[in-house]
Amino acid sequence: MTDPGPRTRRQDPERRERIIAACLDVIAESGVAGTSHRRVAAAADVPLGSMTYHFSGMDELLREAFGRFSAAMAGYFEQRMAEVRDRDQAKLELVSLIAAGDSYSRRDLVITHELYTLAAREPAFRELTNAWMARSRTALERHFDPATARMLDALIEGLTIHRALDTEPQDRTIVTAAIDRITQGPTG
Amino acid sequence: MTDPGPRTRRQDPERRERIIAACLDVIAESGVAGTSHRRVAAAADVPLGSMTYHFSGMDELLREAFGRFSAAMAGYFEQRMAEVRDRDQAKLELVSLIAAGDSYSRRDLVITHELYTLAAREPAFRELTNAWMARSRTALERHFDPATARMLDALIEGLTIHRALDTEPQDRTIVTAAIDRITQGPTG
DNA sequence: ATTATCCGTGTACGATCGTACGCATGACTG
DNA sequence: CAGTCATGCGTACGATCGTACACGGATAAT
Repeated sequence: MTDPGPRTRRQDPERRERIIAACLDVIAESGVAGTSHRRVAAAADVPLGSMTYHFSGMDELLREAFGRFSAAMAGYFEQRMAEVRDRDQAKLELVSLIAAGDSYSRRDLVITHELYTLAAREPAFRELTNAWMARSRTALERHFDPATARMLDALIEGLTIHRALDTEPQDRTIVTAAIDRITQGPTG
Repeated sequence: MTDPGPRTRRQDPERRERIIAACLDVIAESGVAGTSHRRVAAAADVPLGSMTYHFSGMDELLREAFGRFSAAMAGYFEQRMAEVRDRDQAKLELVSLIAAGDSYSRRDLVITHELYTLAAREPAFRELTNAWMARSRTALERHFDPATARMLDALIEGLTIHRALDTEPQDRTIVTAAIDRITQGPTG
């Protein structure tokens, strides 16, 4: 306790991160229903004992994993919104984000729904979704008034769901038109 | 095989229905992740053996339960939409449906999300959500043009999610304004 | 070099899971 | 009324689950 401070003593400081990442992989593939310590441990290539060592239990693991995920998603959205200059560009960016083929992968969609489902039932997870939504809304408010931002947020959510559930590819025209109508408000 | 035809021989013809209803209760309370034969059997007050007797396995039980649920939800929505006469009334009805305090209970929200989550990952369940969405869209098309119906459908979905996740009660004004903007299209 | 420390892991335990299957039992046939 | 049969249930089994916990071995201290 004299020199390097409270640094971790042993190797592998990123073990915890690998477990979290693997947990998200397992969630994406098998759902929260099919996520177990053993499966995550296998996916992360760590021994089973590491699970209880790094996380107090399943709840903490899930909360940590979904926390990481929602923060990453919010950060990505913020960045995309920060890189545009005016409303028209923002609208185009939104269309790109929602429409198929862009960065939003099915994996992300699945994880997002898993989180929403958890949040719908357990208030503890609602903190995560609320924080995520708040950041998205703030990002939107760089270019739209608060009321419009709220509406856009809801619309994006709904269109994203449809993209996740529709077997046919999303119709870019509809997305564009819907965003146009929403942003046609008084100060949108 | 002479008289009443292939009627069930023993008592309790509605046992299957009770199991399905109980299954939805369990899903609402513990999620698909926490749904097991034993729990459903206990909730339906039937012996464990009835599970494998009436359903080939967990998959069939879930598919049956979610099928019942989505059909009921679609039917309810259709009815509400069929009872209105013009577009303005339809818009008011949509606001009532989305905004808090109306018939959409948290239970229904939770089950809906569980279904969406399953559908996002497994295409087999997407048939259910697709059928549901198709019926909703058709119901909306009684009063709105197809493109607007699609947009409204997405918007409703998104607003419903926000209602499920927001801790604060839904703002009726925003809902009304959003629907107004969407329906301000050329033939909306 | 020796000792003390504690990180990280292997393993084991009790609970719960889905599912199969033999059998009691009530319903039809004659 | 007796015989036949399928329905519906009790029970048991193997797998898998979350979690606890004792211990080996690397590291820091002297």
